[in-house]
Amino acid sequence: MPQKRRYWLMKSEPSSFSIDDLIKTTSQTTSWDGVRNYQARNFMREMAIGDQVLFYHSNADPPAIVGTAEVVNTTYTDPSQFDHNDDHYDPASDPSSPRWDMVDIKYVRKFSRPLALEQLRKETKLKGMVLLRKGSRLSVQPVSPLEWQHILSLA
DNA sequence: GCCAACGTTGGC
DNA sequence: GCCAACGTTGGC
Repeated sequence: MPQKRRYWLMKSEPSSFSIDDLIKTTSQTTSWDGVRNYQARNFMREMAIGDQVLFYHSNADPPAIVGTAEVVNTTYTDPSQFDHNDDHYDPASDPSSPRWDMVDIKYVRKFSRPLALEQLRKETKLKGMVLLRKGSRLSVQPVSPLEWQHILSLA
């Protein structure tokens, strides 16, 4: 029996990488590099090919879920951790035992209108969402099947 | 630009 | 192992 498909949410600041940037990318696929938080990394390590991802714009006006993507490659070493010129360079990461991983995701769809954070907060069915928890900053987070279903029904 | 919430670092 | 100091995230 194949593993059950899982659902996730990934945050990106549109000023650095938006869903439109993803659409314009070769093969509409990108490496999700730059994650430097252990909890977020560990969630990425749980991802399987075919898992579905909500694409979220943080530090945006308005902050919103703007579309979906899917996982097309499971975790492998994020090379930017060794790049001195990269914003996400991590001098403490040992090349013989790299700390940080990334996955590849591929564009699936862009919502006709973004689902703003403010709107999501009004949805009773989404009350338990990690995204909506006070002070939640996690950039890669799990989404329950029911939350996923409800969000798609809103889109 | 402010600042609350959170994660990490490092002295002890 | 504690915890103060610091840095970052991200909504507002």
